[in-house]
Amino acid sequence: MNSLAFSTKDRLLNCAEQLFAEHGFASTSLRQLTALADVNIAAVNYHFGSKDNLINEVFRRRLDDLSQRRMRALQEALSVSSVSLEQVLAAFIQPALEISIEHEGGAAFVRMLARAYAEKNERLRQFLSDNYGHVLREFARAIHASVPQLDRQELYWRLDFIAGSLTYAMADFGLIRRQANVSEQDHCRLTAEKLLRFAVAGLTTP
Amino acid sequence: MNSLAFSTKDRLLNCAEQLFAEHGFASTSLRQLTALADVNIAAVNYHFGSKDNLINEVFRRRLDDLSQRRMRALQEALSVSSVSLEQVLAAFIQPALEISIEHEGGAAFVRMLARAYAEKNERLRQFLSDNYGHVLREFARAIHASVPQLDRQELYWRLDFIAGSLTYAMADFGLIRRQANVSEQDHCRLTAEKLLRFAVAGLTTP
DNA sequence: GTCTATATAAGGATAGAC
DNA sequence: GTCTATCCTTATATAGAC
Repeated sequence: MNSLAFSTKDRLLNCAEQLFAEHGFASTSLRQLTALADVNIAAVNYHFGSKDNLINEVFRRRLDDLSQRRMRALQEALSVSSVSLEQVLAAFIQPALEISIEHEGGAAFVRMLARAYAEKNERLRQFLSDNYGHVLREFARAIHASVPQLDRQELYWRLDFIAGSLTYAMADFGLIRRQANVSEQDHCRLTAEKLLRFAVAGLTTP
Repeated sequence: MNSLAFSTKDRLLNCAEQLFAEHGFASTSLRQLTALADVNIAAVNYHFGSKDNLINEVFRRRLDDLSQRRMRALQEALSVSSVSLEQVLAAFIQPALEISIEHEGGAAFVRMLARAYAEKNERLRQFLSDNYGHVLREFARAIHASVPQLDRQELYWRLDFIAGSLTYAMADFGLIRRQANVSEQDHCRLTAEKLLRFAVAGLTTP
C-alpha cells in the first residue's frame, strides 16, 4: 500500500482511500494522511490543490472504471432477448464486487463509497451525481422494464431499500463478519449472491 | 426548537440533535451549536463536560424511550399464541416511527441514529452497544423463532440487509422524497408499511 | 518534486469575573 | 448559570529554499 513502488501521488491516493474508509472524510486530517503515506505535509496541496479535490480524485480513480464495467455488463444483459431481473441487478452488483477483490485497496474503496452515501455531504453528492448519475438512471430504467407491474413510486421505494442493503452490506458494517476459513474473495461472492436473492424477493413481492 | 420556553440545556440538546442529523458529529462544531442554540460557548462544557458526552446525552434522551417502547411492543406481540413475522418486525419499526413523528425533533433524531450506524465511530458504537444492545438481541431471537427454517448464518445475512434498508429509509437519504401533498406523518407511516412488506419478502424467500 | 517553516483559521476546553 | 477572555491543540494551506 505504502510501498516505494508507488509514486508520492499514488501513495497519497492509496492511503487516503484507506483512511477515508475507516474514519470518514471530515475526521481524516491531512496530517494523518501524510504521516501514513510517508510524504511531506505539503505534498497534498502540491498534487491535489485541496483536501476536497483529493477526495474527488480518490473517487474518480475507481469510479470511472466501475461505471464502465457496470454499463458494459448492463448492455450485455440487455442484449439477450429475455433478460431477467436478476441479471440486471447482477450487472450492477457484480462489478462493484470485482473491483473490491481485484485491487489491493478495492475493499477500502467500496467502504468509502458506502460512507459517501451515508454522509449526506452535499458537495460530494453533487460531484457523484454530476459525474456518475447517468449510470444509476440507466439501471433504474432497465429494472423498471423487468418489473413493469410496479408503478414508478413503488419502484423507487423498493430501489431505495435495496440501495440501503447494498450500501450497508458493502460497507461491512453489520452483524456479518467474514469467517476465518473463508477467503475475502469468497466472502464477497457470497455476499453478492445472497444480496441478489434478497433484492429479487423484495422487488417482486406483490 | 430554539424557543425561550426551553432551558439552556434543552436548547443545546435540541439544536445538537438537529445539527448532528444534518452534518454529522465530527463536522458539527461546538461553535456552530452554541450559535444556533443562542447560548454561550462555555455552556456546553458546563452542562455536559465534553463534546463526546454531549453526543451520548443526545442519544440517551430518546433511546431510553425508544428501547422501552420496542420491548413493550415485542412482548405484546409475543404474548399472543401465534405471532407472525410481520408483527415482530413491526414491533421494531413502528416505535421508531412513532418517535419520529411525535416530537418536534424526532425526525432529526432518527436521521442522527442512522448516521451513527453509518459512521463507524468505535466510541459511539460501544456506547450504543453497551446501553441498548440487549434490545437488538431480543429481537434477533424473536425473529429467528418466526423463520426457524433459516440457519443462523443465513438469518444474520438477511437481518443485515434489512438493517441497511431501515437505516437508509429512516435517514431519508435516497430517491424517495416526500410528496408535497403528503404530511410527514403519512409519509412515515407509508415508509414503515412498505419497508415491512419488503423485509418480510426478503426474510421468507427460500 | 520535495522539503522546512510558517501563515491563518478553527477546533475543544477552561479559568475566573459576575 | 452565564459571561468574557484566553489557552492549547489541530487543522488547511502556502511561501520560498533546495
